[in-house]
This record gives sequence, C-alpha cells and structure tokens, in this order.
Amino acid sequence: MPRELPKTYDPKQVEDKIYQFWQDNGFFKTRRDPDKKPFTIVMPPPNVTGQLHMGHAMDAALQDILIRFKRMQGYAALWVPGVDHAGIATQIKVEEELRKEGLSRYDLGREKFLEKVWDWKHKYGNRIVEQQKKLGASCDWDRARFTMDEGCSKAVREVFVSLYEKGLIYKGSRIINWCPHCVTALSDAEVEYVDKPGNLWHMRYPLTDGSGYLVVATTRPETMMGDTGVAVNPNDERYAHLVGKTCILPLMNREIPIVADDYVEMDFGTGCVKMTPAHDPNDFEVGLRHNLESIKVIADDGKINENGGRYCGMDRYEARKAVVADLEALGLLEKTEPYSHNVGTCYRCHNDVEPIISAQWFVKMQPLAKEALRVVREGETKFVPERFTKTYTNWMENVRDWCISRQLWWGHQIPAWYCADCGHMTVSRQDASCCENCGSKNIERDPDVLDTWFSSALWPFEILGWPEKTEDLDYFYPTDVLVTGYDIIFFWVARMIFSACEHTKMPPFHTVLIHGLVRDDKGRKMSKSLGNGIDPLEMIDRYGSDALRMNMITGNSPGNDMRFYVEHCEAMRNFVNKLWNASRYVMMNLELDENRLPEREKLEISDRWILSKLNRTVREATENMEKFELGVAVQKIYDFIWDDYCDWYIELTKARLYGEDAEAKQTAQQVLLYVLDQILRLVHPFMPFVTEEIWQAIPHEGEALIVADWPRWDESLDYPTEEQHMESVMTAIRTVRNRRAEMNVPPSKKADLYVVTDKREVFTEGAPFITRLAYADRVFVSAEEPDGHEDMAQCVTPDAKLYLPLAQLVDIEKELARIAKERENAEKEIARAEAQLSNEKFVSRAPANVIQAQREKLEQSRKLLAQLLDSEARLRKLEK
RNA sequence: GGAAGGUUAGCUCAGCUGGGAGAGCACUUGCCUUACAAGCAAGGGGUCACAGGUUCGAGCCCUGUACUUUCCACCA
Repeated sequence: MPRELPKTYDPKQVEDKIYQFWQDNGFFKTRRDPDKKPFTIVMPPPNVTGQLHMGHAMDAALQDILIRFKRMQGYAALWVPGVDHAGIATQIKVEEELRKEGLSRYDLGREKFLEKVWDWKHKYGNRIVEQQKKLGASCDWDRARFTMDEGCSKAVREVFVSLYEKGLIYKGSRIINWCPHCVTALSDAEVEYVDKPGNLWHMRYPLTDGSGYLVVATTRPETMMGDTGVAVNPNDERYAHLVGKTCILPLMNREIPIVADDYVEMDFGTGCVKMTPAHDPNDFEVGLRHNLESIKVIADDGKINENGGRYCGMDRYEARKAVVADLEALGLLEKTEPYSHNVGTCYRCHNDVEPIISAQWFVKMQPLAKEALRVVREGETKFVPERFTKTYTNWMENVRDWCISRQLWWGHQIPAWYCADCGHMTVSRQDASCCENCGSKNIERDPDVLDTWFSSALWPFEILGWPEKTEDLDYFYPTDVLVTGYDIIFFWVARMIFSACEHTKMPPFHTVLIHGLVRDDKGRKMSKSLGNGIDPLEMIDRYGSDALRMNMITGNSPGNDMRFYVEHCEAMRNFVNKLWNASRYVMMNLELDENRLPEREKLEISDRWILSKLNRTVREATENMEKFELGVAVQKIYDFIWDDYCDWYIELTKARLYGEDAEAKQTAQQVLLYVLDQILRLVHPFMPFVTEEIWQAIPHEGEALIVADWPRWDESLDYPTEEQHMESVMTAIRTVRNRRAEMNVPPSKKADLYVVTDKREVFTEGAPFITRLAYADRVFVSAEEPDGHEDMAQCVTPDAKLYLPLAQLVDIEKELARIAKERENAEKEIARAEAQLSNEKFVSRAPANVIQAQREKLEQSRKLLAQLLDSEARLRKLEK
C-alpha cells in the first residue's frame, strides 16, 4: 500500500498509464452477452480532418459518463466510435496541400487525386482518435468505423438503389444552392443565412409599345440578363393595364412578357418584380406557371456566362457594378435604396451561395418524413431536453426534397451509369459494365458523389453490420442514446431517424440527448477566425482530463450553451485534488487488507450519519443519472464528497484514528474505507482517471473500478435518528465556532466547554467531536448550569446551551445586540409557522409531510427562542 | 413573419414533478489545526426582470409586458 503519495495529484503521472491499463485488459471491448442487457451509443463521427475541440470534449464527456455508468450497472455497454470522411472539408484540405505544390486536383485527375486523399486519411485520420483517448473515452476501439469503409459503402449503395427503386430518389433540374467557391451543389441545411447590407436598385424597363416604362426593384441586378418576364400582382390596379403586354429588357434588348401572379406583394418595392427563373426559386415557380423561359447567366464558377452578353466572363459582383453603371448611363436607374437583407452563404467556406438551376439528385422527403414524425410524436424517440422535439418536428413538417449530389470527387460516387447509345440510365447495386436497356458498353458513370450526411444518416445501423443481418445488429440495435449538439439536429439526427425508419423499420435510438455549444468566456462562439478557441488538450495538460470532463457537465443545464471559464476548470481540478487528498488521508491511516463494514453494533453515531447520507446520495444520484440529469447527479456527489465526507466525516474520525481504542480505530478505518470506495464508484464515470488510480491503491475486490458495480441504495443503511442526533451535535459545533470567531479567539487558544442540555446521551456521544472540532480543552455535558457560568461566554442552539470560560472576552453590549437579532429571526420564524399552521386551509389541504415539517420547524424555533430569552436575561443580570 | 430559450448574489450559472433560495469564482475576517493553502473555519451579499392571475402556499404553473439570445422561414 502506498504511503508516500504526493500532496498534490498529478494527472500527467496517471492518465496515460491508467488508459493503457484499461486498454490492455480489454475493458472497453463489449461482447454480446445473453445474460446482460445491451446499452448502445454510437459516437457522432468527427471529421477525419478534425482537430479535437471543446464541442468534441463535451460530446465525449457526456457519452463516456453514460457508458461508464451503464457498464458499472451491469449492462453490455457498447460505445462504437468512428470517423467521418467529411466530403468537402477533406477535399478542400487535400487541395490546399496540392496547391502548395502548384497543382490542382484537375492536374492529377480523379483517380490520382483520390489516392492522395486516402494517403492523407491514413496519415492523419487517427489523430483525432488519439485525442479522444486523452479524454478517457471508453469506446470499443476495435469496432471503429470509417464512413468510406467497405461496409459503409455497401450500406450506402443498398440505400441509394432501394430508394431509387421505390421512387424516393430521383434526378431532376431544380433550383439548388450552389457554392461557386466549393463548386458544388449544397442542400438547404448547408446554407446559412446572414443579414448583409445591400441595396435595392430600382430599374426602368421600357414598355415595348413605347408608352413609357415600368420600374422593377431588385437586390441582384447581375441576374437581369437572365430575366424572362416581369410579374405584378393580379389585383394591382396600377399595373392591370400592362398584364399581357411586353417590355424590353435593357442592356439585352430582349422582349419579355408582363404576367400577373399572386406571388408578387403589392406593397413591397414597386410592385413589379423581374423574373429570373434560372436564378431564383420563387421566380422558377412563377416561370413554371407562366411558361417563362429559363436562361442561366451565372456559371458554376460564379462568373457570368455566354448568355450574359457583354458581361460574359465577369465575376458576379463585378457584373453587378457594371450593370448598375450601364443602367445609370442610360438613365434607366431610377434610384438606389440602401437595403439590408438575408444572403445565403456556404456553411463551409462562408461565400455567398448562388441559387442556380441545375440537374441534381434528390431524396423525396414527404413520404419519409411521415414515419419520422410519427415515431417522435408518439414518443418512440424522445428528445432530452424535451423542447427540441419541436425543433425537430417543425423542420420535418416543412422539409423539402434533399439535394444529395455533390460535384466533388471525395465521397461515395453515385451508382448511376448513362448510356451514350440509348440515353438510358442504369442504377445498380453492382458496378455496371453495360447498359441494362440496350446492352451497350458505351456507358459512363455519374461523376458526382453523395452528400457526406447521406452516409452519416445510416451510421447507427451500418456500423453494426447492416445490410447484413448480423448478430450484433440483432443484439445492440436499435441503439439507446444519441448524444449531440443542437446544431446538427437537422443535418444528422433527423436524417438518421428517417433513414432508420425506412431501412430498419424502427427508430435508431430511443433517446436523443442534446447539449449546447461551448462558448468562450464572453459568450462568443469559439472560432478559428476570432482566435478565441480554447484547446481541450491544453486544458488537459494544465488541469487534467478529469477536471476538463467535470467542467463540461457542471454549472450548466442540458441543451443550454455554456461559457468556458478557465477558472471553473481550475475549480474542478481542485475538486479532483480534494478527492486525492481525502484518499491520501484514508490510506495513511489504514491497517486493513479488505474492505468490509463492521458489525452494526460497532458503528457509532458519526458512522451511521455518514452511511445514511451516503445512502441517500446513492439513491438520488442514480435517479438523476437515469433521467440524464448528469449535472444534478454530479453536484450531489460533489457536495457529499466535499461537505459531508471531507469537511465533516474525516474530521470526525480523527479522534478515533489518533486515539488509543484499537477497536474504535478499526471501525473508523473500515467505515472510511467503505465510504471512500463507494464515493470512487459514484464519481468514476465523471472522473475516471483519478478514481481508478486511487481505487487500485486501496483494498478492493475485482480487477478494476471501470468494471466494478455501481452502488445501490440499501435500506439497512438508513439511520434517520442518528442523522438527527449528529446534526444536533454539528449545530453545536458550528455555533461555538461562530461564537469564537466573533470574539476573535484563534483555534490555538483552547477552552473548556460546558454543554447544558436535556439530550445528554446525544451530546455525551458527541463530546469527542465537539472537543476536537470546537477547539475545546475538555467538554462537560450536564443538565445543570456549571459552577461559575455567570462569568462565561455563552451561545445556544435549540438543543443546548454552551458555555465557554472566556469571560474577559465577552462584550455584553455586542452580545445583547447579537441575541436581539437572533431573537428577532426566531420570532419571525415562529410567527410564520404559527400563521401557516393555524390556517385551516393549509392544514386540510397541504400534504402530511409538509405539515409535519412545519411543526418541527416551529418546535425548533420555539426551543431556540426559549434559549435565547434565557440567554438574554442572563446577560442583563450580568450587566448590573 | 413563425418558434424556442434566457432574465436568480459583484461575475458565470444550478435550482428535478409548486412547500420560505444554492454552487463555483470574487469579497471580508481569522487560521500553515499531523489529508489537502489547489486548503480549513467564520462572514457579507438576492422585493428570483416587471404587472396581473391560479393556489393554503409561486423562482417554479397561467396571461400579458420589457429587454436579450438562438433557430426556422423569407418580400424581389
């Protein structure tokens, strides 16, 4: 048994060693076990390009706490890790590398480029995994998956083809969000709207019949070359005479029709709207209704194309300036009004997104959303906190078809082949070698890949072996809890739910535990550009992994954002250290080689008190854990450890440990050890490293704390009477300390203490504690006032009068003032309680335990008041 | 425009199904008391945003107001 432990806990000496110990012994490996219930969590796969950030730390802490808790409770607790191929992010990263060599992906060609990406993946793909290990993540690493591995590819192919066969995947020309910088289509979820200042330009379009002009207002003049009409509201009397006529599109000199459509708001702008069906989703719809032509003028790279006349080749913003200048020169610019509006931007590169008509692949959402809504509405899948249910359902109710094709190379390539001979499209589970229609070998595969989220959506079941019917799938699926931030409910959670419902006929998990974002100390999002990110690894380096984990789940509530304070992290480090030192105390005084509670009769009042408190903590913390109230649970455990165990119980054992009674000494050691062991179990999920390290050093049964049993509530350990008695003694101790502090008596100046009480047994049993903790020389318990009490300092509790022979320090004036204040409080309390108890309605309607509690409070207050009055009278007598 | 949060001690936040408000940090005072100064003891500090209502009883439930954050939608 180690005796010479350092006074401060050093995580660096412990964490890697303990993690290695867990791994070497296979504690993270989870097998199917018919005798156990499964508990499964799938890890949100971090991007392969990723660096561990606070969001990951939050995610991992929550999941690991749940997994460790369930593992200790005897579940076959499986946490499956993995990494996401992260299409755009990864491709961009590798392209950046290439650019350093002066190359682009086109220089390499698709095949060579993909080789590079795989090289990159093999080189750096494990970095984030190693970082997760620093957090203590107890994943079954042997099961780690990658969204581009063979199994995932198979699942993706199966899902794509089956949805295609059901008509739930189709290819069509629609207005989609196009990022000219990433040069790919995006889904609606990938567009972030940002309020940006701009202008509303009022432009004159001359009428063809020469009778004048109309004025359209637009924020995007550069699209005007693609205008194929002007729309007005059918009820707008101002323009009724123009409907059916035509006007001339300036700069292009093209004749375009004027149509009437409800879409146009009469009171916005001029009431005339230019129609650009190829570059605006609403215009596209209007165009369909009125048979307007679609003319695409912005190319994939964001430049004006050949349809844009003299603006061809200009960047879209350059073209905007040129168009406005040209209109102005022609006297066709009526006015320019400052106008700020929401502009769609790419969530990856933050450049403005361009709505563009384009042939893309889509998932038809309506039929899939139906079941995905049902399982959540009927509670088969629950969100915690519950309010996120609405976030989810609102989105799912209004969801539009999901654009899944991306013009990238890195990703799952779409399994569609086009026949150059007959034009037929072959969609197939196996790579096609010829056209399924005409047999021609002259076929070409669709170059596009699928949205990264398409494969992530299958994550919970694909990583358990789907589409094969595996035993793992049978045992571990559906999974139990999904833990993630609210920012990816749409991207991921929603898509997993409808995918699972469609392909596995059941929701993928029964609980979605949502957490908030980790912000900086000013409440700002942590970001690279602000440079305000705090590196979790640095925090681990400074304060230890346990402290960081504690930091993530204390001081905030589920689903709410949290601010990261280094000070808070430090406070948690202090708590870890506190536990370390408490354990050090126990070990230094231990002469046991097994952990066993003494017989009941040997337990004295303080033992029973701490066991009873522990018992309650176990029950309540377990209940909180099961309701996913991890922060509440750990707060209770924290308070028990620091306040009850360290500040009180350890102090209470010192009299015995440093005393001569061998049997009492042993009892104290046994209880100290027993409670410490239980504490380590309770707090292990939150602070796995330090607890395992300590546990290994104390007498224990079993291999490791990580696989030890979670504490259970035990009826035989409830000691309500002893708890009360102990509290009575503790109140006396506090009161004396308080009194001494007021008189500025240093702890080193000890004094005798006389306890006058009608609960003599209680205080006699408590005398050793009072002696030690109230800095007394000797403690005398009696029913009568001691001789010479007239000259002593006094303080009172409801159950006792306490006399200290420190007469020379007594300031009667001050003393009377203090008592007057206390008396006032007691009287108020009595009046309140009496009023309540004499209230007929309260007594008849309030629950019995509440009434009882009030009666007890009243009684305590009355007793205290009596003591205070007594004390006051005594002082008055002394005054004379 | 729609929705959901937030408003509690100087700061950051807890407060579970309604029963006289807590923590961490900061502050004041005294202590190196043989586990721990990353600590111990004692203390100060809150009309729980505001106004109504329900209730024997409201920080908690209902209605409204103010300020604030976020998400969704979007009028060119």
